Amino acid sequence: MVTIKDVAREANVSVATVSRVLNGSGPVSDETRRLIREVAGRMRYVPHSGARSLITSKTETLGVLLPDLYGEFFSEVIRGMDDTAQRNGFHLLISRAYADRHGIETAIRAMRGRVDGVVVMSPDLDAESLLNLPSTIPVVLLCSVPRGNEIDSLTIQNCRGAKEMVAHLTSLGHRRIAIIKGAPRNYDAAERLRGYRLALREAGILPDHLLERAGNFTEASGYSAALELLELDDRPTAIFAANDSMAIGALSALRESGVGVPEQVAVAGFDDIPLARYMDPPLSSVHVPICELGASAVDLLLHGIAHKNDHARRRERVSTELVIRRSTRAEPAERPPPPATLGKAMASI
Amino acid sequence: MVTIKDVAREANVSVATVSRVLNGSGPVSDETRRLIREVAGRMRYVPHSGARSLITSKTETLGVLLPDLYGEFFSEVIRGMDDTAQRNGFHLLISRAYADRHGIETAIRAMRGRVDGVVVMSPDLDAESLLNLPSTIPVVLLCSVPRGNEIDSLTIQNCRGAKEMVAHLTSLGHRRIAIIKGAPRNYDAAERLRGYRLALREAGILPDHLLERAGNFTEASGYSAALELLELDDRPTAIFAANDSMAIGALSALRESGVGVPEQVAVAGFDDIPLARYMDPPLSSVHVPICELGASAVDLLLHGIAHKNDHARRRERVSTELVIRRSTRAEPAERPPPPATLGKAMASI
DNA sequence: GCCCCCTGTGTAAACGATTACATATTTAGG
DNA sequence: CCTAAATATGTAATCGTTTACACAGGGGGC
Repeated sequence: MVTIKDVAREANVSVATVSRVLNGSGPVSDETRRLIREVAGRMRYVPHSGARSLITSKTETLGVLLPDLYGEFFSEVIRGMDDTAQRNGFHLLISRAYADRHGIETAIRAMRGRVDGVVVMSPDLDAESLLNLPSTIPVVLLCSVPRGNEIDSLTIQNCRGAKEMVAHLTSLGHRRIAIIKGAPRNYDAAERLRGYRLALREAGILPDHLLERAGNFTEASGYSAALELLELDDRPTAIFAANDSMAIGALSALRESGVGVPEQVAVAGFDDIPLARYMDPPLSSVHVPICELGASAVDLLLHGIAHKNDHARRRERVSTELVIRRSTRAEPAERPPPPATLGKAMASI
Repeated sequence: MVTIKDVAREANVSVATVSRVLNGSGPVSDETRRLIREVAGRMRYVPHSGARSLITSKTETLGVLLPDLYGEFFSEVIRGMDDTAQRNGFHLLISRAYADRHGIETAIRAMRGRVDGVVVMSPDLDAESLLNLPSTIPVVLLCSVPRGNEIDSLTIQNCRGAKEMVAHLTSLGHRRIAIIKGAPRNYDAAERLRGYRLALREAGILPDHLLERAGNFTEASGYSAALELLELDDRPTAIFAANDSMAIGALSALRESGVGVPEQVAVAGFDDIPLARYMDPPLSSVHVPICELGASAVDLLLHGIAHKNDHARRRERVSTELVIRRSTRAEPAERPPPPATLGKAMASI
């Protein structure tokens, strides 16, 4: 492996000069600069990041701690993070960890010294103890129960979004509105449930716990929850699923049971994943700008790093947007948009 | 930040002894070992990975270079990688890069010194020049055009899988079978197209270039390709989409055009993403073990690292499996499986 | 009783970069 | 023409580890 010394020797200068050229620090004559650039390029010299981080105590790497999650949400949020990180010259060290206290703690320890800051997604409500994280480095909580004063956090407007969607359903005349809840101890799930209840109350509808069914964010759980709802004596006329995957599972169950959507039962989801509009019928949902969520989290983290973790903590929420399609309203078909330009490579498999 | 010296001082021993205890190297008395463990724990000491990698020239980190990809494939493959990496004490440094030569090259340079090896996904056919990667570290090509002799590579049995699916369609009596192709210069796409043509030839069906439509792996492109196919004078009776997303888009288009699936037109996809079975009708597809794909890639890479890149190169393919559902065959409904255990947290949002 | 080896520990030299400080050369101002 | 400042470069300390080598003490084997 070629080191800075090799370059210095080859260029007949000292290591200091090489370092100065490569970092743009200190004054160097144009000619020397040109020479060193040429030599370094020719020898394919790349600085050893370990050595560099040893002396500068910077790694230019951000840690990302994810729960054991599935689906499109994951890839989208990482895309957003990577974009912003790269634009600022940072790398992403990604790791999955069990959502509980212990898992997060060991994961953070393992990252210590490798990263300048960490984005933690820990949707588990139990992880209260995130508070005393063993970290002197900046941390941003993403989609986790916020701790406004101690840790930067970024969440989705879950409650508001859910409330708006349920309000949309009541405005259509629905009175018996069921919810398929998200994973049991999940923060987003809890907030969406709260929004649902709030909307019912505002519409003067008494809550009915038979209409609140368990789910875990998977298609399968949405499918079986919908089947259960259909067996009730007093069926709901609308089903709000806490995410799109479950809504899709529910659509499938209704279809197989010969129940018309939206005529007999309206269905709505949350997240507005790309697929939603291709469902039959196209699925009404609460749009979440997932990619920007990741981008903002990294922005927040970079801000903390720039201020050496000695900054006013922020607590941001990204706002959602109601997207009404046929699954909640019998209207003329909304045609999917024309395909994206073929030229712009979309290399998904 | 507490260093090994701090620990040594606090425990009244030399840094060497601390290092020995923490790495399990060299002989240390039981009592000293216990003491040092206790002190290090109490002081929350974590070794500086930069300093360590400086002297050991190991980083215990794997680089992952991804194209600009969307959807579930991405998250699944990373899950597989992270599992295997963590099990072997490695971290994952993830970065997206433009698929072209230049993009990959700069990305690899940026990673050099930070990682012990790299998994490169570069599905772009143009990236022939991957050959002379500027790397002395082990590289594994994932889902890229394989270079059996020079670089380890791991691919999907695209051709075989596509061929089997099309053979399934011909066995049902279909003669006019269309394909919605994948992204233009994509390796997987090209292989799936090859399998399609092979199957047609074996069934004695003459190719019809009107039945080969452009696509780019997105729902939108599948949607519009299907619409075009419906406008043909001599319509196909079956559509094979090079991935599930496009198949879903096609289903949507057929539905809106009032075309019955599978009675009037059969539809099949590729990948067998979880959603496939929840479509209407449930989508026949070619199952790809995505998670294992990532796991195997990391295994391959770790093997290369263990042998200091001085090992016989391998070229593996993960095999696919035909999954036939209602979209290609009018039979009694296949009911989705019961939901996964709720206990097992699935924290997707 | 002597030598050798094993065990347990410490000392100090790497590893590859950055950077404060020193030095040499040039430029500018009076 | 002299001095001060500005420019260009080199020297060497430093970051936090690992590890080769040295050393001290103790226990057998002969």
